[in-house]
Amino acid sequence: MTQYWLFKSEPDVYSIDQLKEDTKKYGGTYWEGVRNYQARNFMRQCKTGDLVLYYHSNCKPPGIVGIAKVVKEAYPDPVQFDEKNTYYDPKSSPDNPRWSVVDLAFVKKFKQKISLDELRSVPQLADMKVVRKGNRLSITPVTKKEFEVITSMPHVSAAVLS
DNA sequence: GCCAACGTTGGC
DNA sequence: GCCAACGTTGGC
Repeated sequence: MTQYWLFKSEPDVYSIDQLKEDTKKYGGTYWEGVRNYQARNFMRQCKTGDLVLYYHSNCKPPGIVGIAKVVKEAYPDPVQFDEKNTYYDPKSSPDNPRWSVVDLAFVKKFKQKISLDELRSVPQLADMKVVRKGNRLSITPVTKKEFEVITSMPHVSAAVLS
């Protein structure tokens, strides 16, 4: 059964356009750098074929910009062992890796971003973690219902006047 | 740039 | 195992 997730990314660091490029070139990308146990545990539950709402954070306005899918299930994050990498973790070792990644591939970019404000205005999405104040978790589960509500919004296929 | 909301660390 | 101090995320 397909599960649904929301992955956050800062567009300055890794945008959906870069994911699209990497998908064209390499078939996808590995989601490096998650260093939070809750987010890691969610990532380890990801199954091939799961669908991902792609959220741009730390930008104006923050919001969901498209859809990705899981193309490879959790395996050790390669950069945790690389001393020169920002995400190097000296407490992790190859025989006992602490952090995981999954591979994601680009599926689609919405015609228009669904901003956080707009998400908050939809009553059926009131329980989503991302609309809650102070939520910092970069990977959160999404219900089928929430995913369907979002992907049937007009932003997905046509520009919306705001 | 501020600050709320957490997660992590480390002294005890 | 408690909790204060500190660090990070991310909206505003």
